Amino acid sequence: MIRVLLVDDHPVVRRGLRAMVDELPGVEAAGEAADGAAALRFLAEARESGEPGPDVVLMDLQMGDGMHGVEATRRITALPEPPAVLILTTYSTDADILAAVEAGATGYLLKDAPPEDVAAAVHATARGETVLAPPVAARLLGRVRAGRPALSPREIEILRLLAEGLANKQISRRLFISEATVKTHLVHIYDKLDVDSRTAAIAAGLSMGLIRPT
Amino acid sequence: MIRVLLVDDHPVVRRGLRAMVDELPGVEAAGEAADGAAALRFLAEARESGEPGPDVVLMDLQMGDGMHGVEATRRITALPEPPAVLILTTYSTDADILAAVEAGATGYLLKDAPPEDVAAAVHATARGETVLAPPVAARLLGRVRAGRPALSPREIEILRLLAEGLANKQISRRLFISEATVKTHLVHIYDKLDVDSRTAAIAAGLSMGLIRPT
DNA sequence: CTTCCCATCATCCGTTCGATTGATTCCGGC
DNA sequence: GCCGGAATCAATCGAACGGATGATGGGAAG
Repeated sequence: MIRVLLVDDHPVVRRGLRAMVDELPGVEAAGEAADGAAALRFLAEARESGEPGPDVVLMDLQMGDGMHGVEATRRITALPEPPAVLILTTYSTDADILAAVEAGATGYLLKDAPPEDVAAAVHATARGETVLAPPVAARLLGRVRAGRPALSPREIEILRLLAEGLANKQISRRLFISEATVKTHLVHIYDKLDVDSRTAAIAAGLSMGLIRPT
Repeated sequence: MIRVLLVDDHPVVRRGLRAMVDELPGVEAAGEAADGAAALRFLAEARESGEPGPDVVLMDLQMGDGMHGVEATRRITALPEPPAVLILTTYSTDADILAAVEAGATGYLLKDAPPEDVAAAVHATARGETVLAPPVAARLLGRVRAGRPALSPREIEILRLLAEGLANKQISRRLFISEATVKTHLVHIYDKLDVDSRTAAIAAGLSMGLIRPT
C-alpha cells in the first residue's frame, strides 16, 4: 500500500487529489497539509508516533503565504529515509523546475495532466523513479543546454525593484546604497540575462520566472 | 435541488469541486467541462434534450488553450434564462474581476476560500444574490473610485512591445511608424496610467491586467 | 595564501528617454 | 458642418540610462 501525503493550499485541490488517490488500487491518502510547514509537522508527528510515514508527498509549489514547496522539498529530502517528493503544480517557469529538481524532487507534474498520468506518476515515484511531464522535460533540457544565468540574491532583489518600475535613484534609496552600485548590479544583470536595457531585463526575468508580476 | 456545472481545465480541481458539491445537502453536480466551449456545448445539449439545465455554473477563468472564462461567461449570460455564473479562480487581477463582472458573473470567489465559503456562495448564487470574496470586493471598490484608464488599441499594442523589452526605435520599426510617434503614444500611456517611466508603465500594465507576462 | 565572486563606490561619455510644443489627417458623433 | 479623439510626424532640451574602466573589502573555495 502506497501512502501519499497531499500538500496544497487550496482545499478544493486537496479534495480532488484525495478523491483521485483513494480510488487508485494500492494507494491511499495518508494525510493533508495546507503548506510546507504543515507538511513537515505531519511527517515529524508520524515519525514520533512510530507510524509508517507516507511514501510519496504530492506537493504544490506556490502556497499563498505558507512555506513554499521548494523549501519544503529541500527540508523533506534532507530527512533520514525521506519519502519521495512529486511536484504537482499549475505552471512551470524554468526557475521553479530547476529549483524543485535541485531541492531533491523526484518528479514534476502539471496540474492539467490527466488523472491517469498522475496515477502512473505516483506509482513510479513510489518505486523511486523520476517522472517529468513532457513540457517540463523539454524546458529542462533546453535550459541545461543554455546554461542558466544564476543571479545573485542581491541582483534578484534589484531586478524585482526594476519590475516595480523604480528608477535607479529610487532603487538606491530603497536599498541604502549609491546609485553607482545600482548601475553596477544592473550591468551584471544585463550581462547574465543577455539583454541591454532595463525593460528587456524585466521581460527576460519574467519569462524565466526569476521574478513574478505583483 | 441546485444543479451545478463545473468548468475548470484541471481534472484535479473538477474532482475536488465535485466531491465538495456533492456532499452539500440540496446540491448536486450536473456535469463537468474542461473549458468555456465545452461548457457552452453542455448547456446547449441540456436545452435541446429538454432536461433541466444547471442552476449555477462554477467557472474558472484561465483555462489553458480553451475558451477563457470571461468569454464563456459573456456567452452564457446572453442565453435566454441563463444560469448564474460564479467565478472561482486562483488569483485576481483588477482587469479579470472587472471583465468577469461586466460579462455578467454573479459572484467571484478565490480558490483558496474555505469549503464553507464555496458552499455558501453556491447557495447564495442560486438565489440570485451577488457574492464577492472580500479581497475581490476591496479591489473592485478601489477601482470604481479610481476609474480605469481605457488605453486605445494602439496604445495597448505599444505597451505590449514595451513589456517585451523593446526600445523606442525597435518599436517604431516593428510597427512601421516613426520614433516620434512612438514617443507620443508613450506620453499618452504614461498620462493614462499615471506613471512617468517605461518600466513603471510595464509594472502598472501588469498589475492592472492590461498586459500579461509572456 | 591565493583566487574568485559578491557587493560596494566612482568617473566619464555617448545614447536614449521623457517633457513640451505644435502640426496634419481621418473618422465618428452632435 | 463642426468638434474631439486617435494616430501620425517633427524638433528641442535636460535628465536618466547604459557601457567602459577601475578600485576596495569580505567571504568562500581551492
